[in-house]
Amino acid sequence: MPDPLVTAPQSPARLKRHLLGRTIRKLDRRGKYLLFELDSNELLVIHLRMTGRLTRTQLPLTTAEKPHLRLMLRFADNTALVFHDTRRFGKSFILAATGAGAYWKKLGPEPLESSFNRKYLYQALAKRKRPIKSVLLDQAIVAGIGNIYADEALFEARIHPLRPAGDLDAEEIQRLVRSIKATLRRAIRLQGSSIDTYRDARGRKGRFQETFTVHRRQGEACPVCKDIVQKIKVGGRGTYFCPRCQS
DNA sequence: CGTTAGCCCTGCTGGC
DNA sequence: TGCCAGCAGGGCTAAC
Repeated sequence: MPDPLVTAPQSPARLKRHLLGRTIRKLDRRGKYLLFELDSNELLVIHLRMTGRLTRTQLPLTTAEKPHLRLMLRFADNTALVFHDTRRFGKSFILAATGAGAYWKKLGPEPLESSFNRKYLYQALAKRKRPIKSVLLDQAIVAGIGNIYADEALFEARIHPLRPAGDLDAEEIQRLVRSIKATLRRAIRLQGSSIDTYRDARGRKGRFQETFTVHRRQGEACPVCKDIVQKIKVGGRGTYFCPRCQS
């Protein structure tokens, strides 16, 4: 049975009941949510949060695969999709096809799609007083940017994380759109960031963390101007920036 | 409506 | 060297 915390607020039994005997018809993604489209027209939704890992494995599980196991989907060919999560922050739930549209409505556009452009971001930021860093992490503005990528994109765009979002001018917004897309594309090419436990579906580490410019580099020299990278808190999140490059 | 603070979790880090 | 408070963070809710 799944870990009740992972299925909450739904029960583990409910998740099992909706998955038993089903076929996964299609895989998709929306923001940070992974979508498994079932032949019942329902969606199994999984969010990995910080320490979640989703891997395909042969059964039976080895001893090494048992710790922190939160959810396991066993397939007819004796393989399984296993969800490991040390901090139990990850979530999984069943979404009815009829309710799916309403659920995803609260998410902003995909950052790598053309609908996320300077025109969109300009109107989305207008009159907002929150720090730009907090706005980039707001999934209703743009879906899928996490703490690492916000820091790296703001550095590349040379924008201070505390700048009130509505104060950015058109040129800065254009730089920001470009740096967000470039940062995410680069991170995807390097298969993500493995600071902690992240591994891809084949169990491999990402390499983007090896190329961080400012994130988690407080006290080190900025790769552009050699000034010292600073760490502050913005919206409760650790935030790293170069005080000289990012004004 | 816009915004912020607090909470959930647990393994690791940093400071003493 | 050993201990333990505090950090890490995405998204939700409550409160202002």
